[in-house]
Amino acid sequence: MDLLKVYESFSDGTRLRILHLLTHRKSLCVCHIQSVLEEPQVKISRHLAYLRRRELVEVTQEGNWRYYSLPKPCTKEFKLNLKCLRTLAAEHATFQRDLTRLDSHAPAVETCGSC
Amino acid sequence: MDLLKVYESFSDGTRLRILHLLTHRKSLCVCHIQSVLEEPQVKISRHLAYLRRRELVEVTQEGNWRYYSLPKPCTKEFKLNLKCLRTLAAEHATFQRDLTRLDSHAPAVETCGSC
DNA sequence: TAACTATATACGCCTTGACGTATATAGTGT
DNA sequence: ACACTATATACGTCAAGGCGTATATAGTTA
Repeated sequence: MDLLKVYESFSDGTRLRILHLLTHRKSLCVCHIQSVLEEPQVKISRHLAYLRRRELVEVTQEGNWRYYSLPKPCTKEFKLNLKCLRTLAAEHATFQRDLTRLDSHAPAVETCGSC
Repeated sequence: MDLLKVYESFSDGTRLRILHLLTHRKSLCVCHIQSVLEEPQVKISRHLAYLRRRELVEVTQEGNWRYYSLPKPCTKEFKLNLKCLRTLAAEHATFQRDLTRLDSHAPAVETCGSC
């Protein structure tokens, strides 16, 4: 079931923070995610690989950088749960601190529209 | 984080079906859950124990039967995700088949109000 | 080509949890 | 006391996934 895949992917704090960030930007490069989350590179990279395998993120490469974004279109299951996540994240300090750092590290040029 | 606990609990098909059922009845006894899901007793019982440990279900005993229900009050995280689950379940055959069997095995005397 | 940056993967270790089978516990009825 | 029903727990096995450390890959710049 697709729904299970979503919940499994949501079952880790780091992935949850990454996905939450991705709902706030059209795309983000790994080093931005890294500096926002303040977690070791390997940890971020591994979780991104996990999400890639499950097709919950997409990558585009530009020179040395890889930009991750939510897929378009997202499945209904994924989209609704992301929305739910954003709602709940609004009340959790960790997510809000992430957003603050996101603003300073990766100023909002474009916000994510579709997901 | 409380939110993680919810997603982890949602990361199993059997638990998802149980929780979904519980949003449709005030309480359900184990044997009803068992006959609706058509899964072995031990499997149901173990998943209920899992949910109990995480305090996502409550039990009351009446003679030989144990009635499970969603806790009151549910946390905001849990409640919103349950709502989300119900929405998505409406489009998944498995959940709908469960509801059909639920109606025949445990006719709706009272529906779950709070969660 | 060499050094540097950004990112990914491999390896080994450890924990969690799912499952089947068997057994325990406790309430009920005879 | 005994049999029966409902439910829970214990044991052994297995797979998934998290983490740190080390290393690989690939693009960039000098």
